[in-house]
Amino acid sequence: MHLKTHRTFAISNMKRSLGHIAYRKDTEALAKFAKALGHPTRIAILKHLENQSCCFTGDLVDVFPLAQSTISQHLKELKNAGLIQGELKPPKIKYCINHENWTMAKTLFLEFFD
Amino acid sequence: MHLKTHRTFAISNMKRSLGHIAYRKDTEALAKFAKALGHPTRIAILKHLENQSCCFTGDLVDVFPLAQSTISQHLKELKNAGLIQGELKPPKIKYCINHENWTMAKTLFLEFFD
DNA sequence: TAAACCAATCGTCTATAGGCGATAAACAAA
DNA sequence: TTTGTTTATCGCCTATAGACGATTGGTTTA
Repeated sequence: MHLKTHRTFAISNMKRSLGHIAYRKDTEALAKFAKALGHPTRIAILKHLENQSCCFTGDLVDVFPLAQSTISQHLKELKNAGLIQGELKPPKIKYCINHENWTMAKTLFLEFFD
Repeated sequence: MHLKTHRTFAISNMKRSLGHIAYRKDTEALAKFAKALGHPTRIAILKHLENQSCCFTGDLVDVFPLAQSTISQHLKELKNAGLIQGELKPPKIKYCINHENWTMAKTLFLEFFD
């Protein structure tokens, strides 16, 4: 995860990386999207959003046998990855697919798989 | 990651899930592939394999500024996900894309992104 | 303003991920 | 058989992931 560099007492033993490896931008982007998709609950949430087009957090809490805080966590990660976006619809929050980034992700996966 | 069920002292407090949530098979499969793709080094390894068609572990150690054991770990995860396969080519091991599962992954991502 | 509702955040826990060096294992060739 | 080459595994460490309950915060309505 993090390289040995981060243990300050071991800098002298450092043989290889200086901090993080720099990859191509699209490699990083693809990995980021993939990581967000790397949990079945998040896949299921996104599939649900595709069907409903949009939904509220509370809806998902009813659909999945998970605590509200857990659902919220997953939504946060999907939002951080840019795959969804939240619209304030007081007193609720309406989550939708972020179509711009969705398309970007789709494109990246497409060209990756040839 | 794991549900509260796994803390044996807390079974009486359990409110929701009984162990793991069961998702649709293709949801699980997609998440598994995505998780394997969720690290830039593994993306880069796969891109490299696509270009070279095949390669040895040692080649990758030269390409990436990572320890041999780290590369081996990543290869193991890609193998566990089914995205690559190793062919014994003594004294080396030749890694190639597993085209069957590659196609399966591609299909899953395609239909996921609509 | 007070109360109610909904969602996000915090704190805590355990498991997994990801890095490393060192060692083990497998096989070819000498 | 011994040696060299190559890769996998082990042990260790720190960081992150993912679950939960409890609390906080923001907005609406009474």
